[in-house]
Amino acid sequence: MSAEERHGGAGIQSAERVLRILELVGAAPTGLTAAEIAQRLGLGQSTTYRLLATLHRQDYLARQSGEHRYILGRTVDQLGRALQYQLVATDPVRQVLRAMHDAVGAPAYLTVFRGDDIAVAHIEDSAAHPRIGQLHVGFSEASHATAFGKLMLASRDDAGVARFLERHSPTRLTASSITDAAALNDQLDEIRAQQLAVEIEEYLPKLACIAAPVRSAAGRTVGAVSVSVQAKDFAARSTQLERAVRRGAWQVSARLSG
Amino acid sequence: MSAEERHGGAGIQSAERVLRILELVGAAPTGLTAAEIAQRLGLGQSTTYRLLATLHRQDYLARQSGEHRYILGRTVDQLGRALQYQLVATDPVRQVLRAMHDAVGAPAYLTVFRGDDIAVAHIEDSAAHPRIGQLHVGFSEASHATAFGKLMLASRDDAGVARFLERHSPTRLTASSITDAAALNDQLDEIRAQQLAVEIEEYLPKLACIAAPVRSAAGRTVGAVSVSVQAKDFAARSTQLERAVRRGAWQVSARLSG
DNA sequence: GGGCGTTTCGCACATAGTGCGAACGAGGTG
DNA sequence: CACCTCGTTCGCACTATGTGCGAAACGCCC
Repeated sequence: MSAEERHGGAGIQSAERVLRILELVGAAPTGLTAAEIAQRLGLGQSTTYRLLATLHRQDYLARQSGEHRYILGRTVDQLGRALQYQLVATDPVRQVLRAMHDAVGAPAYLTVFRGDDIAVAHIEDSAAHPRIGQLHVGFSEASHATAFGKLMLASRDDAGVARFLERHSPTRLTASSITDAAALNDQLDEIRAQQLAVEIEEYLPKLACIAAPVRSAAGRTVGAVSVSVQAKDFAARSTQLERAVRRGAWQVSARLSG
Repeated sequence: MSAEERHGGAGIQSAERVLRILELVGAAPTGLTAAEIAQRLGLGQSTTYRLLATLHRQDYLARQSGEHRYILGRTVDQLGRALQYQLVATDPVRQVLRAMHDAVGAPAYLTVFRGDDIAVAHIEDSAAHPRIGQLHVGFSEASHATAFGKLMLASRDDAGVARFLERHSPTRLTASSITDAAALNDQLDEIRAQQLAVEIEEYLPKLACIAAPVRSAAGRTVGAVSVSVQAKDFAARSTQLERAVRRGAWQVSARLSG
């Protein structure tokens, strides 16, 4: 059928199809009918129905008694919540972020280090102090140019950092972005000593960010708490901000450990 | 290999396996290694690696450069968020719920009707006014015994209600639960007329709940907003509560439509 | 009743998925 | 340095597994 010889060659066909169905249905706010799915995937009716039946039986998809449209089901919900939970975005933790936001009058971020990615787990902001436009809740790249990104790198040893840089070379996002590996490593050492990371106009012009590490009960750095302010205000407020993120990170860590 | 002749017989094997892997990994906060997954599924190494590769390539699973553990990846996050979004649990809507909670001093609920299920999309509560213990965010049954459940049924025509009752017969949860189809249908008519549903100790003893319908831009009833209070307080406060949920439902509907 | 869209069923074919075993690679340890 | 162990990939042979086609059973609306 469809030539499927991408990179390596591996890839379970029917599994890929099932996953693609999930994505299709997820992208359709009002659901899709079996026929629509079959058509968009270029599959036969029969095959599609069997795939859908599998998904339906496991509650990945659901539908209304009379209706013919498939929508995402409760298992997807459970998976999403499990991930949310793993990302530490629980109610008590959110309260800490809210308190931080109120205290410093700036958007507060919770990021969690996942694999080689950084997950923006939660943002606490307000109309008066809105979040950074470019930074959405979800997964994000830009490791070397953000305060929490540098914190993630600093949590690894030299070999780990090197491995990471092989896959994601530091790009120049603004005039101040660090793109040299040696300079980056120096700064990471400094960050390890301070247990605090700062970024001034390295990610976005006019903005600065300060982040402190969140630790698991075992002491591993699993994420960061940060706030971002106008770059021009940063110098004057740095002591206050440092105190705020250190305190926030400590509180989040504490609530994590129990 | 493993005999797999459950109910009907349909069910794509490799698809089911992939889905089960997702659930396994989702349930393991710190991730799983390939070997662990292989063992728990009773699969060969080779097969497991191929399945994992598929999941990994599509970003359903991720892992850290050095690490050997698989964790849920960004696609799962996206699916979860897509569902959250479909469930209307967005920030502006949450604000409405919070305002309701503050106004009436009781936990406020947002439920969305999905297929034959009711999804509890959001709960706004506080230490002073905590949520009902038995009712968690996520999907829930108990359609006939809750205010929002009755609202869901009332949004269907007689045939739709009948179809639903075939699959989920009304169980007696408390002494006041309605278990008779005729009585239920009478009440649904009343609810359709009032555009408001009330439940007093039908779901849990000592508790009462009042719910108003949320409508889509097209005018379809897609969910409900509700608050729950102590049953003994209900009569005295009913006018205030009715006003609050009607107002909340209206606001949510408005924010939905844009 | 006749048409239409959805869903299920049966069957024949060969592809796609599987399991086994072995090779490869990277650490770690004596 | 040779020897582990553990994680990952490769090759291959086999057939179970998934597939497509066609046709039949619903359920529904005009």
